[in-house]
Amino acid sequence: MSKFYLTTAIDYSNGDPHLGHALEKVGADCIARYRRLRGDQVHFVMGMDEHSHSVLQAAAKAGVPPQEWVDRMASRFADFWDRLGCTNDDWIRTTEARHFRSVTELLQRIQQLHPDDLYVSEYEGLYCTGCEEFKQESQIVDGHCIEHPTLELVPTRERNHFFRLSRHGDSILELITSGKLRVEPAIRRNEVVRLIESGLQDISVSRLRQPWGIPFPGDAEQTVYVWFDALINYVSATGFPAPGYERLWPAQLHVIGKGITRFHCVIWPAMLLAAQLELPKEVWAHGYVQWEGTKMSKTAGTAVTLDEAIDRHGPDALRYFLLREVGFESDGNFTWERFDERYTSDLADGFGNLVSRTLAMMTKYREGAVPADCGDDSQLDDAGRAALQQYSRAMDALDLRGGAEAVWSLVSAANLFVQQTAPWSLAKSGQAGELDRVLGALARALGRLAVISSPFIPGKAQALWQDLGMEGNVSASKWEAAESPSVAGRSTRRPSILFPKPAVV
RNA sequence: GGCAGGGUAGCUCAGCUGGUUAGAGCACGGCACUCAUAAUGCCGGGGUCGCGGGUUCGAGUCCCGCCCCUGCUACCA
Repeated sequence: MSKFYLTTAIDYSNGDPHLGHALEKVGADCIARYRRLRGDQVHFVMGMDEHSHSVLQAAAKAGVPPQEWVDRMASRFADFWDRLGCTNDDWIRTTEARHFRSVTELLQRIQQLHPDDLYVSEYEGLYCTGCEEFKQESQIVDGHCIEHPTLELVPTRERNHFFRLSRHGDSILELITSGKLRVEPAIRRNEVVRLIESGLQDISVSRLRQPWGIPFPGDAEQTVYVWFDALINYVSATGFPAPGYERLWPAQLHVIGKGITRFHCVIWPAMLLAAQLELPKEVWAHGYVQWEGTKMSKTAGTAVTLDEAIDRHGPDALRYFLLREVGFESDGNFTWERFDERYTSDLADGFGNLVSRTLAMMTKYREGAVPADCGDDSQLDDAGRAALQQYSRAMDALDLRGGAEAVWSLVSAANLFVQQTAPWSLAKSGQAGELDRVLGALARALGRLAVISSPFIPGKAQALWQDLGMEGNVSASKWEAAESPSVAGRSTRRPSILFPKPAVV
């Protein structure tokens, strides 16, 4: 049994969560559930990023104190993740005392172990009084901020603490190219490698007189820059610096969005090297959810709310659609039309109807008792074992779409099996032995399906599990339950409709 | 501008180091069956594989050029 410490990006507390956040959380949860199934000791952490100026602004706009604001946001986010069935073991927030302690300690370690990695310098830039932040060249047009073209940019110098990122490029490049730090998918790895090869600049890691943040150790005037602060949450959640944090650290996997690859694959490893802590084993950067084929901007985010998406067909259906259709690798599209199509064909007519017809026959022909002692050598069992192989190969590689495809390949195989064996004919002609074999094979297929579909549709998988007469929670099952489902002799019940079809869609 | 990835049936995508009539799922049309949420199974229509050259006995599959899309391009969770 091996340890599997898994994290998602912590979310920024300045607005409601949307489909993009949901994809990441659901994807990570699917991985967590799969690893548990394989017997790993999973520790799954999600949380909130609650510092920085824009949080203050959002709080001010809402007319509440910042702490009250972030408390409110944190519970909103957590509530959504709970509704979507996320099974995180911890919930870290950067305003927590444990995180303050951890950030302070990590910086002090760098100060002690590599004092040269931190130095004070002047940061020079053009400051926009409208945005209240420094602007990069790309954000400036005709000498003015894109957002506030009527305001003059103010050349400003600020004394800051800098981190000597430039010193760590070679080491990180070596770690990534040697595979000690895996960056996936490959397109993300290429980007990072190119970035490092082109040379790294030092970065400022503190801000002057920003009240909403963590004090920089040894300099009361400065607070830790929000990025530096936020990344450290991954070790804070392990209990660092208290003894025993190594039971969790290093992380096996950081799940993030593709937009923040650089921070996780360059800056974060450098910070850890400087503090002489171990590095995470892998970073997976997923793509974005597009809405009707276009970028889901914050302003256009009103097009669909997470509430609507969950209410449409329930949380399991949304999980399934995000992971199967949108995908966890490149960008994917979300439309109501496709969502409805997937729901109807894959979930209602495919998975749901298979369960319905199978359990109905079990009730009708065998009074709900799964035939015992009928072996496991049917054609459908072969298909089941092949599906398991395809499934585990995909899931091990974090190919969640491929995993879902494997599950549904077994759904198809089972539907075909029913058609070919025609249990109703066997019943009519009184071939009891053959009917037993067929129904037994179908019950085993449903058992396998309940187990391997549970990372995707945990709620419905559990309903199926119970309808099959199995005890306990399917999500607590181990892999053996999929390899050799112990369904023989169980009392099934006439199923509820797993995925009801709306009267009119 | 530079770098990277991609453009294959209406939609989402497979097509490893080039090899007979280019595939899957969904959607669409017909047939079969009746256990089932009028579900399922079978058959079928449908593609100049972005465009133009080239290499080769033979190219979505390799080379060159062009067009279009997406991402990264440093302090945007």
